[in-house]
Amino acid sequence: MRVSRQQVEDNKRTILEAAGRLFRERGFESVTVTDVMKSAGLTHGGFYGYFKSKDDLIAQTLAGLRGEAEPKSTDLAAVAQRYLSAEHRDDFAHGCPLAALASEVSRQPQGARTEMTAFLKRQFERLGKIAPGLDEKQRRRAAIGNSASMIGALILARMTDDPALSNEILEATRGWLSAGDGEGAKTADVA
Amino acid sequence: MRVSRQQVEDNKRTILEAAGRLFRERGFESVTVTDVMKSAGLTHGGFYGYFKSKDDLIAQTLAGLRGEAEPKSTDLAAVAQRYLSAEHRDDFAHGCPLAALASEVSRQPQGARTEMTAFLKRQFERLGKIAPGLDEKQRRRAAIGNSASMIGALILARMTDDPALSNEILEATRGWLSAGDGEGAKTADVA
DNA sequence: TGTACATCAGTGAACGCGCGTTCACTGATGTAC
DNA sequence: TGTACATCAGTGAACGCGCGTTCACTGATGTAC
Repeated sequence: MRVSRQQVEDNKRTILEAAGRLFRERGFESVTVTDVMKSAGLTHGGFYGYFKSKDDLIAQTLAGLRGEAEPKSTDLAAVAQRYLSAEHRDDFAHGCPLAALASEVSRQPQGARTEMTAFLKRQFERLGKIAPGLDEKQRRRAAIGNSASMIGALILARMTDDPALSNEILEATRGWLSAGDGEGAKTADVA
Repeated sequence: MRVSRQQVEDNKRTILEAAGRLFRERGFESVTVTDVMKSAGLTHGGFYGYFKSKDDLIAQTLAGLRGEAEPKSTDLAAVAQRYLSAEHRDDFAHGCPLAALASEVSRQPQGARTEMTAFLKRQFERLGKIAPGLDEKQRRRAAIGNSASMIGALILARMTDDPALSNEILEATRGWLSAGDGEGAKTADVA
C-alpha cells in the first residue's frame, strides 16, 4: 500500500504532532511506539520507515517544538498570568514542554538533551527581551529567574493531588512574581 | 534461610533507602524491583514479603522522606545558596525529591501523589517560618515563590547538556532571588 | 538451659505480558517508453 | 496520453528481551516443653 510523497510528508508531521502531545501527557517511557503510530492513524510496523529508533523519535519531536507557535507577549506579567493559569496546568498535551518533560530529559541521551537545551535558550532570549532591567545582564537574569519560577510552580501545581494547594501555588507564585519591594516578599536579603 | 526479626526490620529500612536513592537518580519507571533488592543486598524474590507491589514501594519510599534530615536554616539566602549549588545539582541520589521526582509523581497513582504533597506542604511550612514578610500570608507567599524558583532552576540546570548554561541558571536564580528592588530584576509590574 | 518442631524470610526458576524492533508481503504510486 | 513494470509505504505476525509478579523450596530463627 504505497502512498504518495505528499502523504508521506503529511504522515511524518502527523506522527511528530501525536508524539508531541502524548509525550507531554504521559512522559517518554510510558508512551509506546504503537501508541504514537495509532494516534497518527497508522500501524506500528511503518514506524521504522520514518525514524531510526524511539530515541530518534524523541529527539525529532523535541526539535519540532521549535516550530510551535509561541503566544506573542510584550508584557512579562501577562506571560506569567497565562503560564500560571488553571487551563495551562490542566492541559499537559499542548502546554510547556519544559514543565512536562524537563525532568525526564535529564535522563535521556544526548540528542534529547541538546534539543531541549536549544528550546530553553530560545525561551530565555524571548523573555529577556520583555523582562525589566537596566541592562542586558539584568534582563537576562530576570528572564532566567522568572522562567525557573513559572516552570517550578507549574510542575508543583500539577504534582499535588490537593486541588486547593494546587490553586494556591499558581496564585501565590503569580502574586509573588509581580510583588513590588515594599511588600518584602522575596528573600532574606531583602529583610 | 529465615532471618531474625531485627534483620527483617533492618532490611526494610535498607530497601527503602536504596529505593530512595535509585528513584531519585533514575526515576520510578527505569528502576526495577530487582535493582532495588540487589542494591539492598537481597534477591528480587523476597520483595513481596515487604511490599504489596512496586506502586506500594513507591508510596512507602515517598512516605519515608519524612524522616530524612533537613539541614536547619534560619536564613532563606543560605537555603537558596545550598539548594542552588553545583553539588546539589550533581547529586540526584541524596538531593531534593521534589526536583528529582515531582514531574513523574504527576503521573503516579494516588498514594505517591498524596505522600509527595505532604512533603511539599512541610517544605512550605518550613520555609514560611524563615521567609521575610510583614504577616503570615506574605511569608507563605514568599515560601511558595522561593520554592518554585529553586525547584524549577534545579530541574532546568540538571536538564541542559550545556555546562555553562547550567551554571548560569543556578547563579542567575540565586542572584535574582536575593536582588533588592533597586535593581528592577523581578517582573513587568515593577517596571 | 536444652531439645524438637513449627514458622517463615530469603532464594531463584518460572510465569505471562508488553515492549522495541524486524521482516516477508501487499498493492498503490511513480517512472520509462 | 496509455500501458507495463519497478519501487516502496504501510501492514501485521513474529522475534527476543526484561519487566512485575508468583511459587515451591530451603534452612535459620523462634517457640513449646
